[in-house]
Amino acid sequence: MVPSRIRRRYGRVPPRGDRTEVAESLGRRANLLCRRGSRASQVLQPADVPVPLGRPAHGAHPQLLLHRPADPLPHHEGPQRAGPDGVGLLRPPRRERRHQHRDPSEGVHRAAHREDETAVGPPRRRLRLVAGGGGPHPRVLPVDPVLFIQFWNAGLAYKKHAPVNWCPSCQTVLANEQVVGDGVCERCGTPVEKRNLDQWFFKITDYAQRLLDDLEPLKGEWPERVRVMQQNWIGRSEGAQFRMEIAERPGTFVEVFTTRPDTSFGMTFAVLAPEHPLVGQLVAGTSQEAEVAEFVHRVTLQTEIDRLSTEKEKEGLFLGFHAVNPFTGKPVPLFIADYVLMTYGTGAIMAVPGQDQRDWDFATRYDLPIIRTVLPPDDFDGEAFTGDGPAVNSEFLDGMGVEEAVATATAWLEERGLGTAKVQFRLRDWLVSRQRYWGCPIPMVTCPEHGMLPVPDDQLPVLLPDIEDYQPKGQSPLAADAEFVATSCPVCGGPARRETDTMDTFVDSSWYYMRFTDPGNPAAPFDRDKADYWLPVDQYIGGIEHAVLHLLYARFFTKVLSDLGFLTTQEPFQRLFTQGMLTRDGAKMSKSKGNVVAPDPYYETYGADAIRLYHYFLGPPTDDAVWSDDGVEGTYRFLNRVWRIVDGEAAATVDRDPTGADEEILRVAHRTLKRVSGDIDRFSFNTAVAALMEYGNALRAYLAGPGGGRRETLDACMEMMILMLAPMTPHVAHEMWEITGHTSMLAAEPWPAWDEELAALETVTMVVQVNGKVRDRVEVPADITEEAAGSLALASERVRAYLGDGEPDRVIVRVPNLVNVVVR
RNA sequence: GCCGGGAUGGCGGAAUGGUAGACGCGACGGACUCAAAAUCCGUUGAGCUCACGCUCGUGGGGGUUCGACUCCCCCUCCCGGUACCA
Repeated sequence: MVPSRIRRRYGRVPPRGDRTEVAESLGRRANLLCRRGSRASQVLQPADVPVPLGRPAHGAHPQLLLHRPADPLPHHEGPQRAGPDGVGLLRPPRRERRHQHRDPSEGVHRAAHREDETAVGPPRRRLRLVAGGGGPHPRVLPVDPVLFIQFWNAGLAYKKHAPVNWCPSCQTVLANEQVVGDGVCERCGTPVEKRNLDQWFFKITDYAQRLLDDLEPLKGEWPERVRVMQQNWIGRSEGAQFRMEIAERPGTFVEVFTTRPDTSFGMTFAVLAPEHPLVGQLVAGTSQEAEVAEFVHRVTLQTEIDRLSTEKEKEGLFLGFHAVNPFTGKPVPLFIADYVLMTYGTGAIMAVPGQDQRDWDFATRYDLPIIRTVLPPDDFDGEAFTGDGPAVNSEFLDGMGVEEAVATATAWLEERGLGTAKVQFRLRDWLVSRQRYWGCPIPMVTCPEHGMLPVPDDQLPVLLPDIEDYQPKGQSPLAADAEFVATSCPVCGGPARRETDTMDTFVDSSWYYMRFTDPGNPAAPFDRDKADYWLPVDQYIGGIEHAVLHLLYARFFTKVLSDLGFLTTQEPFQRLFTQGMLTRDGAKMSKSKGNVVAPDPYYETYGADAIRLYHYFLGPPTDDAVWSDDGVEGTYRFLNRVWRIVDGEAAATVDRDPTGADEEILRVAHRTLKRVSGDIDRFSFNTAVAALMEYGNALRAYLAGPGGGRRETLDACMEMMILMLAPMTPHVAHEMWEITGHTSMLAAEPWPAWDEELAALETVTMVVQVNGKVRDRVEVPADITEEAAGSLALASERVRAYLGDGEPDRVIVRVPNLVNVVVR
């Protein structure tokens, strides 16, 4: 059995040449990228690993899988595995020991900010080049502020007072993308609240169309579900926007957006969002004022979840005003209602109950008229009809199909200057400010005289001050540091106030891979030529949970930085492979759910390699995997069997002439290598492991066979075994490599090449079917001719029994695997 | 509701339209042992059969094909995303 010395040691400190350390919050998978192609000898392989849960290592996690996929990949293209200065697998930082208070869920870049303040040397301890060890040491410099100012100068960063998502547990605001599931915090699972706060945003909405358009070429390169998720998230819809005059207040208008201008003749009322600015304006001083205020207050108190629940009955209130339908010239009652959101479109709608179920629900509850403007089919028994059909009750639109009617109605609005065709997106601007200590400070100051200004270049980066209390408490902990807050205006030199919010970690991960193309650059985020050389990333690997988070933000950053001249590419990741999540007890593994597998006992018992191998073996990496506490037994036993061959059984081999058994086992070895190579190429790691297990079984059968093992044969076979195991179980493989007398560094060994002739099967089992049912099996040479196969099949006694005296109607031959005899 | 993806033994899962269930877990039987662990050998989809074998079987129903887990149509259920988005 693999000595516990090795198992234990390698559970924590992998040997030279392959320090893959597990450091990832459970339930998430890291991103990793590598460069392939004509320059395949160079592989860039950093991993963006959000930092750990305050523990140095987390073992029982798919993270283990993540470092590996990109490792074997380049083996099959061009030059062999990259040399020391070509491979850079970045290891996440260890927890900053000097700062015990830091939020353990925060990441690497913050540490870098601090370190630059105190240490002269680059933060090598946290970002280490691991594979190879001799190359340049990437380091991260605090250049986020530079990029932020670039965004500011380009008009893509702004501060706004707005209703935002607030996580009461994290004590900070969140981006829309970070509110997941039923309105809970992506990070901690706490239900999110709405608060009105001054916050910083990046104008990702300016890029909505491009982000959508550029998904198209990624078809086939990115998983379909990620493309679809992003499409839905961006949520483009086409329609028309037009204004309606308030009948009681000539000169006052309300803008509405609709995707169905063709149904305008069916408008029987109009609705404003309760937060709509016009509401207060209209009812001020009227008898409605108090009642409206009460209603608005009640609605805004509802949680987002309650308000958006489709189960809930719609509630509204008549404002006492009417809006004039421009199509009919007639006024319709104006309501406020909870089902209309201020945050989409214009915050106001025309309501057409005949063609919209939500409006139908509201109309029936408040007894409002319903006019159909699209004729439903005869057998239609629903309520609102949203399908296609001829327009009715719509004057000049009557008889037209929906598409034509939409175009005609829109043109009608445009001709009269009443409205315009309009594209609406669901995507909203990216909220980037956070009330956390551990983040890059937003490099802005506010001067009472000159307003908001970026921190001048020579004062960058803004470093995090040392403060006593790092805990989040509703506003940035930095705000409590008077010394930090007080600064001077870059324009007038007068007293000014420093921004105290920090940036979302997703800002960092949006461009980290760019930085890794030029990690040592002290003067700029990265060199344009270097970025252009490496990017886009050929193969990116990440978790599905980042479909609309990291992967959307990174695309946005790439386009912005491309527009600003930092690099050329428009898309960051050429090909994307998304891994599933690891689940346990039916839930995504996470600290908050308390179903995390504690790694240490597994390391102690099985060693890191057996656990790693089990992760590969669990199933297809695209699927969610279910952790099974005893499943690791299998891979553990397998490794031990291989180990025993090296560490014991090999000694029993003899020098003798090769026999048929020797040739056969070599054939198996080459066949396995071919299979494993192919499996790795297509990310089918579970079948690669299965192939290795089969190979191991064959090896043991060979050693136990007559004549025992021949030394030379076994040496060759084991060398191949170890080389194939190396990417998956580096520690044990490395040890075996040395035991078997090799002096080279295993990690630097090229991936072996198989002998096509040896890998080919000599004989195969040919199946003989009668009418598609297997009736016989015959061992035949792999190169058997169709004629020979056919007559062999017909000669089979079993087949003859089915044939009787008759002749087959048809004989289908697929050499060398199958013959199907068709009778009657 | 809409969109995407699934459904294969007790379990995780294999299978360019061509031997369904590779590989592993678990279970059962056996060897070794005073005993246990570890290890090794064997069996393990269901049913029928003394046996050679036969029948059935990849969520359900149709279809295409010499042949369907695989392709097409309909349905059921499960998972994920999203949801008063006008």
